[in-house]
Amino acid sequence: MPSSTQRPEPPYLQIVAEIRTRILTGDLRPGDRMPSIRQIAQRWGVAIATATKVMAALRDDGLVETKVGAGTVVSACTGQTQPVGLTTPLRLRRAGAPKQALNRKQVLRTAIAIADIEGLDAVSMRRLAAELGVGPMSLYRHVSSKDELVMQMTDEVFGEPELPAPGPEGWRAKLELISRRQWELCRRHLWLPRAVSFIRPLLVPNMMAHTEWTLRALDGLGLAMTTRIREALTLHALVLTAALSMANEVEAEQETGVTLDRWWLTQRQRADELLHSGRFPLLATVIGEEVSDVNGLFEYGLARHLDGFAALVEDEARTRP
Amino acid sequence: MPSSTQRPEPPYLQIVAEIRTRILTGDLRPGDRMPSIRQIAQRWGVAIATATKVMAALRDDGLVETKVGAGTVVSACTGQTQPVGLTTPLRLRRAGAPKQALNRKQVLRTAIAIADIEGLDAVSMRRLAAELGVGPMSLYRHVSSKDELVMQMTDEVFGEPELPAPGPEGWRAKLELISRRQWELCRRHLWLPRAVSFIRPLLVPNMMAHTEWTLRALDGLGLAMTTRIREALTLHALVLTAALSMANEVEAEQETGVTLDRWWLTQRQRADELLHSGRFPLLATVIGEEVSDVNGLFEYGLARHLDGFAALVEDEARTRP
DNA sequence: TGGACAAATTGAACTAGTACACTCTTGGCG
DNA sequence: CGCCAAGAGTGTACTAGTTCAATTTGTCCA
Repeated sequence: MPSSTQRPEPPYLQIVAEIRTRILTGDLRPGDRMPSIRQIAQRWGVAIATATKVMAALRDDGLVETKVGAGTVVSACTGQTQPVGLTTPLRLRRAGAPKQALNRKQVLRTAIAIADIEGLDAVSMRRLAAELGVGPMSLYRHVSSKDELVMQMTDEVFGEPELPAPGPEGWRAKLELISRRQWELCRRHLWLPRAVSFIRPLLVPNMMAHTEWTLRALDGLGLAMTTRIREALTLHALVLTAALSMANEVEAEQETGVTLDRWWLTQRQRADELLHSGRFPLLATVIGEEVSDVNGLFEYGLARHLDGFAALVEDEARTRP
Repeated sequence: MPSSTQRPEPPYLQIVAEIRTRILTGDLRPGDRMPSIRQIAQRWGVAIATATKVMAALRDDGLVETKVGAGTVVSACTGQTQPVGLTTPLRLRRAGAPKQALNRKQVLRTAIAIADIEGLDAVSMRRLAAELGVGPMSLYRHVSSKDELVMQMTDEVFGEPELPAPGPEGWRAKLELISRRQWELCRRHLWLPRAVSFIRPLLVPNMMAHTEWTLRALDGLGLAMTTRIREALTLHALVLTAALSMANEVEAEQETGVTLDRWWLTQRQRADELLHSGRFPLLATVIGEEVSDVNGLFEYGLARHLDGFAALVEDEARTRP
């Protein structure tokens, strides 16, 4: 269907007008994919260059946004009122959702949401992609592997708590503060400790920020840098392993409640048998009660360690005042 | 080759004698598979009933052990000395090895060997199976999943160090002893800390034995059981996280030396950039030197923690003497 | 006007872990 | 001798992570 060549208006403007109308009426909604340049050229029977001009005009109007290789989508803020029914949020996140430019932040947030609710194992590339309404392979544009995905999830999460600039008075209060912040984090994201045991800490900027904060908290105590680093790492370790216990606890509970795999059932039985076999008389008296108080475990480890560190600090102060 | 029928001795006793000789001379070694009843019948040209009597006689002698469906193997404790040449270890482990009932121990040892040399990731079911000369599925007769394999590997390894029955004098010496034993273990098996972060500690008997030992070491200090458990777990945590750092260190080194994946190269660069970006002035001054002294890290964490614990013990002794 | 090009995306295919069902071998029994 | 039950090993198939080679897209140049 060739455009009418009678009018003084050049053909590409006609096409622009037509598409603009479709956008403004809501026929094409924000986030929807535009027809590609080649499709326009073919559909309207014009040259590719003409179609290119159409695109350029629409882009200049701010109606659409274009990314090389990825296609062109209708901009989010075209100013027109939300047209015909159906709130957008409901339609996001599902397989049939409108094609929307995928960004890393979104990927990470979705992955974290899945991990929070269903555990880290539930975060498969395919599952994540389905949740975002894209093909599994598309994810590899944003993360180079699943390991990196986990790393970035960790980074994202470690960015959550804000660390007060000067912090409270005294090194002990400061160390307790950051430890508790991290503990909180692990509570919220049960997959975190396990993830941390995979990744290289050096590649997670926000984790480094925590370490840096801790190092600063140890400033002015007259300690060697080596000592300070060791202190920071040890503290970190205490939090994470208590958190790991917590994660195991919770996971075990959930399993008991839901799946009841015969495998896990067997394992539980074996564990019980072992406990009451007489090989572990001391262990047998406590398991199941005190152990499950992971919060207490965390506080205990922290207190002991800080006491020991306090002794070191005093020592240092005495020998080199 | 029919047996001489001249002698008054019934044929099945002759066969028994012959096989017994082969066992005693070491031609058939403990653990080796006996010929099956049918094989005996065919080879010696006798009826199956006769062969069955042979089996029964040998079984009664305690020379062999029989399991229905699984075949008959030479018993472990036949009392004879290790005979003729060729150390067994050399003949194990290869595809052409003599058909030997695959047992769990063997599977675990092979898996541990692979993990020690090439890392835990190299232990795939297929690889392990190939190493043992069996099909991948055969492994599932002995472990129900890869997770269980790792668990049992961990158990096996934790069984290595022997824990002295009374141990040295004083709680501190005892706690240091067991911590160092575990530290040694992690040094020998770099995959261990990562494996531990997966598994449920309660399902690993030999790990429980360590905990039990620690609990006993804390006997008589007047501490609540809760406290003792927490102490044991915390100590354990300190060892394992220091070991985890070590594993990461070593792994990073190996990667730099060998593969040099462009991915890891990129990651390294990014880490370096981050370090020197000015966001982490304190961290930047130390990374790469002190951090890599993981042994120092371990000793530091241990010392601090034990100091703190000592304070607690003293306190306890003062308030309730 | 048309074709070359780089970036983004995607589909087919490969390896791993694993479930299920099947075969093969074994000792035992009538 | 032949059948049986048990147990070891295997073949097929499905899901996950990942690679590689196309395919699509907007842009640029002759």
